[in-house]
Amino acid sequence: MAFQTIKGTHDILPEDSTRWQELERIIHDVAARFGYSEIRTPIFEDTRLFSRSVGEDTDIVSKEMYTWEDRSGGSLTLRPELTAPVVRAYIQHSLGRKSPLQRLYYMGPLFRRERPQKGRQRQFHQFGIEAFGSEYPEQDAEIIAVGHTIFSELGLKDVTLKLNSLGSGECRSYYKKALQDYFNPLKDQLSETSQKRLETNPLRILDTKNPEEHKLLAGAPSISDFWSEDDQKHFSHVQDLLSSLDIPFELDSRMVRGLDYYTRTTFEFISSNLGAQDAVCGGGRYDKLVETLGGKPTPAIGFAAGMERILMSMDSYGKSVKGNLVYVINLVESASGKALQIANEIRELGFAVTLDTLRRSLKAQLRDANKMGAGKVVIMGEEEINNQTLQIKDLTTGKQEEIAESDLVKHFTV
RNA sequence: GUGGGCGUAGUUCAACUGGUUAGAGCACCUGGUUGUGGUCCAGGAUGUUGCGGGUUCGAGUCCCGUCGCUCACCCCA
Repeated sequence: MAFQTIKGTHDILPEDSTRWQELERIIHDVAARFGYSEIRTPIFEDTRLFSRSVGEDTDIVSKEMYTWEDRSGGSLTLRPELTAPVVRAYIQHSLGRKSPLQRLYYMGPLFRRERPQKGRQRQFHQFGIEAFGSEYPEQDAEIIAVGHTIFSELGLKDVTLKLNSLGSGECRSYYKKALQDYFNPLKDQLSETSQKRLETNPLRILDTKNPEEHKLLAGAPSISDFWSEDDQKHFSHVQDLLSSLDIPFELDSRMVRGLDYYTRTTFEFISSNLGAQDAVCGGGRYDKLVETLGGKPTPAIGFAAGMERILMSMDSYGKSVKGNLVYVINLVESASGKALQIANEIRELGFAVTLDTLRRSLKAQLRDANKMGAGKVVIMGEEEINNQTLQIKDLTTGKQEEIAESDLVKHFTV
């Protein structure tokens, strides 16, 4: 049996890599225009970084991490998400001291050992942004605006923004208790996993897809009843700012993010053509996380977006523009050095230039040039070499002209 | 971790209830043009039918196992 990619991992082949490059370009571009700087962190980290931040009881930590024991004894883990590593870097390098407000973005591969399906892989890619230092609604709105801008510049249609607030510290624990009080009498109607969550993390019962449980949810208490006055103010201010930015959103009081560290504002961008895994981007505020990981109390907010899912939801994207490719055809073996020189001269003018290295016939090379989408072909055969001339053929018009070899640069400069 | 669907050329798919040498489109290569592409015409190459076993005179087709892919559940990007 020949080798193949590990389950849940994929090669990105040349036919797709241009789409990836285009996506990456737009992300870099928009992030930079909003004043965000890129941060790159290692692919693996101390396992405890994730168990402490993401939460021991989350699926990610309890069953999806690629974890191994290092030779020196510590436990290491391939990163399953990127907020925690970025927070770690923020603390480790005291970025908060360099500026009270840090705006960072990142992209790269993540690893989760899940059963693959549409929109879910074991190695996948996310980009995301994080802003450290501001507790104010303006920052929430800015973060969401960056996501909104990227998606609209990508031409993504059918995405909707869902918005919720989980409230801050105390109110969340009151709400948990209220949920437990509500569901405990109904316990025998809950699924096995929901019963477990009732103990560990009752908020998670809210986003069940089980239709039986949906009925029960109708009567459940709403998080909004437990917001503090400040939470309430914060959230409505965020909504006002989004409206003034003309960013449409839907409120969804049942949207609970799966990671433990979120507080106050949470949001998702949902795409309608992704199958069951429809979240293209998810994020929220995490005002306590920096502290949890050993830093000074620092409010922060960010999001992460799945790059595969973005590419999937924009099927007809990525036009390969190769109009200025030049194909140099040489028919005389002894002149191949000269052909290479000519190719380089044209490259120096900024064109992409390619040559045949299979010593194929003129016809085969022209066919090849056409297939590659070359705009122009330079032909040098015996006659041209003797006369110090070149044939230049324009493949779009089909016209061909003979020029003096010394006019090569001039021809391509015009 | 649980459940459904599917594995035949590079690719998309054929092959009636098991029947002789497993086919076609696209893609690829060559030629029609002693040195001219994209269109057209002619020709050519390509398979351990995922793998292993079983039933049978005979298996791509039926049975068992196994591996892989895929979709869904759980959860998430």
